[in-house]
Amino acid sequence: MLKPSTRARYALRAMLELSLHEATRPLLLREIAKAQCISEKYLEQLTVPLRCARLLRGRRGSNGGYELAKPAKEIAAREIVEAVEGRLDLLDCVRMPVVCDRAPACAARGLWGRVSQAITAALSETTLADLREEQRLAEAKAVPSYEI
Amino acid sequence: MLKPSTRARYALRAMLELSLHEATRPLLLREIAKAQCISEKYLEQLTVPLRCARLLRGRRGSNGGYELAKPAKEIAAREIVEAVEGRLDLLDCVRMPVVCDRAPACAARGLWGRVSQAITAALSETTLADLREEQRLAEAKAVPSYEI
DNA sequence: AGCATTCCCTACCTTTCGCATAGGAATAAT
DNA sequence: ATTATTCCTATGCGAAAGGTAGGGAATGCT
Repeated sequence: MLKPSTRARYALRAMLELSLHEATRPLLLREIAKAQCISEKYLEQLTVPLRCARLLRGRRGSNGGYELAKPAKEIAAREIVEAVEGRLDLLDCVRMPVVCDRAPACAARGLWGRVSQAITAALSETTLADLREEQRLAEAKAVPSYEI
Repeated sequence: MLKPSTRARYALRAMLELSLHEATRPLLLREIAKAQCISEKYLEQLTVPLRCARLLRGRRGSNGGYELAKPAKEIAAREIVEAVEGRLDLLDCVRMPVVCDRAPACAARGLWGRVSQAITAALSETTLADLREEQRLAEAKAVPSYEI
């Protein structure tokens, strides 16, 4: 329960990978998938909603590939997750009380609403640029440079 | 994605129902299920983990039923959800980095960890007593008293 | 003691959905 | 034209969620 789907996780990692190579040539789907250990064909499907959300841009043909549609700094994790997963409201009744008869007087609904907001807030606070920085720091720590 | 399971939602509502009748006779499973529109047999299964977690107590035989194992004020929503769903960590790698090779240097993991914490915090802040109060307020608002 | 009532336990079934694979059409560069 | 790439749609599979069923064990009442 409450586990984020592979869609959300893969999409986030793919976008993170792109942010690591921002401002170079477009990355091939193949390269992204390999770097992040994701099935190429599966990842391909995730590009559809990401493009629709104007977070990702693809170029076809030779010298093609994918690139971020806007600067990493301007892309919040929330946008990525919402693009591939839809609204972040945990339950329909949170946004549309109509769907449940009990909704008008359901304290549980209020609680789930607060949880939804906590999640949304956490995902809104972090941008791809933040993640990129964390990633670089972590890599430097995990694999200390052996060059003198 | 990220949708809480019926286990978590039903368990919460059942416990809420019990808290609304705290300090009266034990409630029958049948009564709880009917009041909250939950399948009786399905709800019955949820009582197992709730009893194991010492949140719920059942009495068999005539005049039997269920009651809260401790005061509503001392039961956090988090305890209920964890009882029926296990740990709240969104991903195994958050708690046990070992399960993923990429974990030591994975910025995405850090983000999911923060989201996990946000959820846990939101669920820890609210007790059954809080929910009970919200419930009563909501009911009073939704169904204004027609008696003079 | 006997009986009704209720919780307790375990197995099973059904459906849904996450996850992934496959194959081809469109587009761009050389 | 050929090659390399993204784009699009359909389909399959397996696991897990969600729900059902039936009988056993304890308790209280008469």
